[in-house]
Amino acid sequence: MENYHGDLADIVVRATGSGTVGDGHDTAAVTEWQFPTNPINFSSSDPSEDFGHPFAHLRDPLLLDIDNTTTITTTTPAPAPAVSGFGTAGSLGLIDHKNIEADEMKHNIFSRMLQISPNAKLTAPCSPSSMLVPSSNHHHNHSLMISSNIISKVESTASLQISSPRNTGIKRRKSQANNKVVCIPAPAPANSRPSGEVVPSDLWAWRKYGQKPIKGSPYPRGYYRCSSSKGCSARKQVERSRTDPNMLVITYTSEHNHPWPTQRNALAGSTRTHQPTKNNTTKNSQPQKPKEEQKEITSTTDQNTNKAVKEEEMDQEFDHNHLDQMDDAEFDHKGLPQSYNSEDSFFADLGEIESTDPLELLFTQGFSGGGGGGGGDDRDDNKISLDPFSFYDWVGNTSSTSTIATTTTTTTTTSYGPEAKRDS
DNA sequence: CGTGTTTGACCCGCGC
DNA sequence: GCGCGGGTCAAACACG
Repeated sequence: MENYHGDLADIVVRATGSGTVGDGHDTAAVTEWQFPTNPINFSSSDPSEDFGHPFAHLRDPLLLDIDNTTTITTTTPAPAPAVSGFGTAGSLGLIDHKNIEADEMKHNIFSRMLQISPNAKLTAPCSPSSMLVPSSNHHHNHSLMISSNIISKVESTASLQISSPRNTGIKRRKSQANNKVVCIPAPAPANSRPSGEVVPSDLWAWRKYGQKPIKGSPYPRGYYRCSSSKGCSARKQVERSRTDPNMLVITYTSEHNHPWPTQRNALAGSTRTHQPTKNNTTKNSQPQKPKEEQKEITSTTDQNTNKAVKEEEMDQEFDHNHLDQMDDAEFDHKGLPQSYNSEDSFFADLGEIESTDPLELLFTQGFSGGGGGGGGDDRDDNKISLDPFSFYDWVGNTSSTSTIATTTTTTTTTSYGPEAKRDS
């Protein structure tokens, strides 16, 4: 009698545009998403203003940032959304975001993501209609609206509640007060560890410091902390969705107190990127997860991948259309916004780090479609575009992410970035 | 050597 | 106060 009400919401909104609603199997399908075709103008009227606060824009890149108090219901007004760098309506519809025009938000990858307030009680079935988040008055002009015809799938049709202290299902501990919960399709096997654990990447370097089996869930929860900088309190928890093993639920806690890593730690993300061959030969190899679990996970991800392939094609087409609309003048031959080519290019650093890293693919492919927005050498634009979040890198499966459900309580700013991927 | 993962033990919040 | 369970610590070990 597991009470899942307290579970992290597993909201899967597929923005394939096809409008087809998948059956149970479709949960495995993951649609490809790419970088925002339109880097959001982070608004600050004066870019220099935020210069001293590199993270001012790094919050929730991945999320449609809805204010803490926001409740995802058909009737509850959404308070002023925290300014999230990536809140965009894109194909999902409109987004409630400061200084961001609806047009600008189009095509943004984040359009496929949905952030749900942690405090939100999503008691109603997660139907498209229920996904509406009426805009609040305030200065926000747009409401967060998710087009029903775009939502191809909404999981957890049962009552969905996002961790509320009131929920008896799962205790909400202190630290979880300021969480951002993101649901993402499990990365392809390529990005998985031998143990079957999938490791979505973002630009941040994360170090695993713990893993615990979660009661009621067949999947363990991994605890990661930012290793990009000592003293950084940023943490994240990664676990598979109980309701949909193909989905990963990532909970971000705390904020990064340092700039984007221009360079990952020496080994971070690279050292164990490759499958260690010693796994079976080592005298004292570390205990591995039960075979059964490995199998289970593997099979699900494979399935996931297959599905993804089809959708990837669809998305590519979709993206091409977007590209066609882009102003080529704003991009260089690599498809990157010119502003990205600045000497300090973060991307350049990445390139040095991992030339074959899927991240690069994302940078080159995903970004090629976007970025038009900023144009110039606006520092802010740069920052924004760099937003890690976008970089959930679905190795070999750039086709993964189609949707993300997130929740936020307090606006914790966790920036999402590619995590160092590694295999153990 | 520096960085990572693994994992058992411990700490602590919360409900009863 | 007690027990459960989630979150963190830190030693041991792996890897390049």
